[in-house]
Amino acid sequence: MKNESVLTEEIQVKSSVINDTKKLVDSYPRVPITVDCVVFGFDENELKVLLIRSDLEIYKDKWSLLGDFADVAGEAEDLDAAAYRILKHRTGMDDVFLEQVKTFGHPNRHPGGRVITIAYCSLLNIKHHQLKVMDNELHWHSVQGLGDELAFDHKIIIDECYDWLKKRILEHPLGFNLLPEKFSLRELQNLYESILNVKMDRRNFRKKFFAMDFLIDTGELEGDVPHRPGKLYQFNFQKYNHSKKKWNGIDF
Amino acid sequence: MKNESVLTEEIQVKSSVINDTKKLVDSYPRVPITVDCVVFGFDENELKVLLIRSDLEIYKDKWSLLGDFADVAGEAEDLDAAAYRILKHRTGMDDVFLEQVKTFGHPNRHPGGRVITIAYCSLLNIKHHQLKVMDNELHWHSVQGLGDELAFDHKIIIDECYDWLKKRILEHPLGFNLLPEKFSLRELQNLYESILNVKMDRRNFRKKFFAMDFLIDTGELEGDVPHRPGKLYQFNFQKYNHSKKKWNGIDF
DNA sequence: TTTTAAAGTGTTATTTTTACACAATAATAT
DNA sequence: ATATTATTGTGTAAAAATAACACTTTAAAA
Repeated sequence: MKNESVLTEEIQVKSSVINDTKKLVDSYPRVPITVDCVVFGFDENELKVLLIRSDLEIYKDKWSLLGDFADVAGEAEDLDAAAYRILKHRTGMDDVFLEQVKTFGHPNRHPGGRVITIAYCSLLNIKHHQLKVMDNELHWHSVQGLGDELAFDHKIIIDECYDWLKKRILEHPLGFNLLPEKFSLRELQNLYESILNVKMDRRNFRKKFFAMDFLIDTGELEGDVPHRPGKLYQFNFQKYNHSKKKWNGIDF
Repeated sequence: MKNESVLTEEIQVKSSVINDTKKLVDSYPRVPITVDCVVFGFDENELKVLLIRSDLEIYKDKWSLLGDFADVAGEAEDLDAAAYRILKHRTGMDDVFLEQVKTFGHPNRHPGGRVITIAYCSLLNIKHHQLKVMDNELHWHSVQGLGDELAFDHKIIIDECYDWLKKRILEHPLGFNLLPEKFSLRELQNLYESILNVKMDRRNFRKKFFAMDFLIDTGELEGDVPHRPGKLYQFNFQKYNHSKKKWNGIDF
């Protein structure tokens, strides 16, 4: 067993080591970090992205992603947490998933000086998520044909996130987040066609999704259509989450 | 045409706007950014990762990734550039690709205070890249069974990069970076089997790679084997780079 | 009752994937 | 020279996944 003086010495050594480590880190250059949320939504058969009127005077006629600085000063906030906080603050939403996509750090990407931003991506059903009433500065923009009305390097960020989304939706059932709880197969197909920007065969599409065995027939029919209504289905998240094979890896 | 006073006014407005923007950015909390390079290599039929003895006293018996702070103070250095600089500095190598994988920012990931790190990944042929002679602190570790001899959160980072690599190598011909210029199909198959950690059928494997049409038969045979030698092939990067279909999306 | 527009449904051909076994060859040992 | 050894090189058939394709059914609206 060690005696007390040895213990004390060890502790002193350790704390001086930590001090050295802190000093080293203190010597590193520092930079502000922001998080930008690329929130995709689907409405009227079109993929949209949620933008906010830039709050910088310099970009006054431009739109920007939902972003803000990450609270890296306190020891409290994880990057993921920062993303959720910022999304909640900007839109009031707190029940969506967010995934980190990529970090952008071009030296001149921000007119106010060097700022590094981490892009997070989300996908949700526009109708299901009421935006904060106050914020009429928020707007859903069509993803197709998004041009130079964007501030910063946000066009580049959105493009990369859109590419990420197209890959992601083929290997994970994200698409169901975009639909009403109960949806027709036509709606589901429209969704995939819009996001992937392809046309698919109706019969083969149905075959594939039914083969996955994660769709529940609700027995209900869609209303408000001037023709034969389609059956409404639900996605069985329960079953999906506990299933081994997860997802067939759709590949159109 | 505008007269001079209007022009002057405009410029003044603009510069005050920029000043405001700078002030805003100045008010953001700042954090040091590091870049960590996860360099995978292949040798003796095993996937390895290049590690360096930690230069922090607190981690003196641990190994860590090749990392350093990014020069975010100057306006000069892009994140990608930082990754290349750091890799070059630590190993002397400057002819490998690096791709950004993910940013890690857990508040307590660094004992010296809050540091956010961006992980970059690379893949190379160990024999082709001599490490700096000075640096006997560098060591190729087997990726399998990497344990708690790692500093910081580097085990987590390596795990995520390894997952990334497994996906990446199926959709991109990275594997050829790991082989000698001329290689036998057995070597190629060993490579894929080691990285993906699966066994594959020899005939089907050959079929798949020949179908891709990017392998050139050099006419040579491998030497130094105590049995029938295999033919040596080269990967046709030229043809690959100009080809439309790129890669069959191998899927074992 | 008719019209309309989309829903629902099955089969066949094609392609891709998997499974599987034996002859040919160069090097080495005898 | 010959036999031995270890690995290369090769083809085919079954199974699974994908792609192509057209007519009948249905509810709502006219």
